[in-house]
Amino acid sequence: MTTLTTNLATVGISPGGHLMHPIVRKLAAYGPLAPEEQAVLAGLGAGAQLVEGRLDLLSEGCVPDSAVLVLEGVACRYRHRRTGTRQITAYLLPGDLCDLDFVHLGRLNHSVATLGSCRVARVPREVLAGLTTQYPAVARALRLAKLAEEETTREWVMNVGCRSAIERVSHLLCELHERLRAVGWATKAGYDLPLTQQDLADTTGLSNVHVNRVLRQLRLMRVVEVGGKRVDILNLAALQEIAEFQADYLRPAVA
Amino acid sequence: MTTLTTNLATVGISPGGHLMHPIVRKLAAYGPLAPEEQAVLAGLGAGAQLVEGRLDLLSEGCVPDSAVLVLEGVACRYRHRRTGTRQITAYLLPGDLCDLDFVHLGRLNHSVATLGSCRVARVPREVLAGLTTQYPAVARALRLAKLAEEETTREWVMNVGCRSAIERVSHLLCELHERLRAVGWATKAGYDLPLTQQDLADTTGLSNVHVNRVLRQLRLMRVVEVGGKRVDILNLAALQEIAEFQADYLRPAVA
DNA sequence: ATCAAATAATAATATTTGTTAATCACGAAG
DNA sequence: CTTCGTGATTAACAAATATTATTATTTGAT
Repeated sequence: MTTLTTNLATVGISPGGHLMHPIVRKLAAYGPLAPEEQAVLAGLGAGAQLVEGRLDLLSEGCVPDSAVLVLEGVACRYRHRRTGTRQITAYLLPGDLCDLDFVHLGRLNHSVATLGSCRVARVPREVLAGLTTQYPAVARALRLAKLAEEETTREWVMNVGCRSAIERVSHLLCELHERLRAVGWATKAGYDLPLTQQDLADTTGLSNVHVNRVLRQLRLMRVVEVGGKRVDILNLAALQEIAEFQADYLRPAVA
Repeated sequence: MTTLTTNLATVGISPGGHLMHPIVRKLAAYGPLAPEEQAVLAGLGAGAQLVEGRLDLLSEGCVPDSAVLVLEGVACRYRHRRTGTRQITAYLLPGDLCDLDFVHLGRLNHSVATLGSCRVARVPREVLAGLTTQYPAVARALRLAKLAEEETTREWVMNVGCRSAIERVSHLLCELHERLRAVGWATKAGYDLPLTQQDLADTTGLSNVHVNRVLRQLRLMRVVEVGGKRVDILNLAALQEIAEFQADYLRPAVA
């Protein structure tokens, strides 16, 4: 929690201001939101709870009746194989709502868990439904956010499917940088990232040992330093170059 | 085209019957559709055109004003890297509508192309919009189909992220079998598949040579024979076992 | 402050997969 | 019927990455 408040300070947002609500910040990028809409969105985080790291928020097989809104920290979707290996299929960052639609589903076929400690709020499906019917601009923004999420998953298929180890890791670091920056949790210099190398391995489809090798290489190249729950970007252009990073998939253009 | 009509015969569906319209067949799985709804859906395929293989239907960078409905054949979404390698991120099979939502987007950041020759129809965004507002059951089915598509993309992340070569290929073959069976284009014994080994490689993140090795191994194991634009399944249980295939991600349960 | 546990770092080795190249099979075009 | 081009097949070799093991370092708990 010390870390969390420290972060708030470093991004220069005074507690209490609307912009500190990451979901408002995120959705406003898709089009203007009326003050009332901003207030309602901010209100979703009202009953937020602090959750420690490595805890399931939703478990495979459950039938969730509410979505999860992340306000601070990093969470993820993941699944285990019978062999024990874990694959992370998405990160949930501040402002991310997981999931707009899975309330239609029966049993969940993957789990959602915190990685580092998080501040999260539960949003009952009725609340979400009421919100979207009452505020078309919000509904539209959520739809676009979901599109971005889909694009992101496709980008991940690209990443694990046809990039080398160093490219994969670099791409992931670029994506996290861009997404965190959009909600005020990263600067050009870097961002806090409470992941282990094993988490990065489970995300990129590499072994933890090889992730370590890649991170060392990136450090020696003076591109980025990852460690101590922190990502320090030394040369963003180089990092993006290695990753062939094109940020456009994160922000669907408005038609 | 000879192949296409032959196939129609082999699945035992008389031309002209409603069930021959794969989108009706697919969406009906998500809940009952009134005859009128079925007719309207079937009507979407009215102006369908035959398109030869390896042709772009939508190109990266374009701003599509209509969705693409596949009636016969296999198409895909893909993207190229600067290095020239291609990653296929989704298959579009008969009954698949690509894409319900990308009409919201500006420029497309991936391409859609036929693999084998296809019969496809264009569905203008207004038609699609009218359909969903007028027929809630159709809108709901399309939403569930989209959910299945998202689950599928996540499953692909799993596949390339944490499965071995033989597991990846097997899983892909299982998925195609299941999806094609749902629309009447596969039997327990197998299905037609107009892909090259390079296409399979671009899907699974392997080299074409290694795909060949894996297919040989599966053949020698008497599990499945892939060749001549055809997949013959010799031992479905074994194939699914190798792939750890769980079909549930393809059919979101109704809440 | 100390200890225990988790994470990170590194090396040595094994395995998987990619690359290159050569040959083979087959269908399409003339 | 022949030719040509594409895709399939195979082998030999190279590269990338995994595995195992050991030691350091950090973190968290008492």
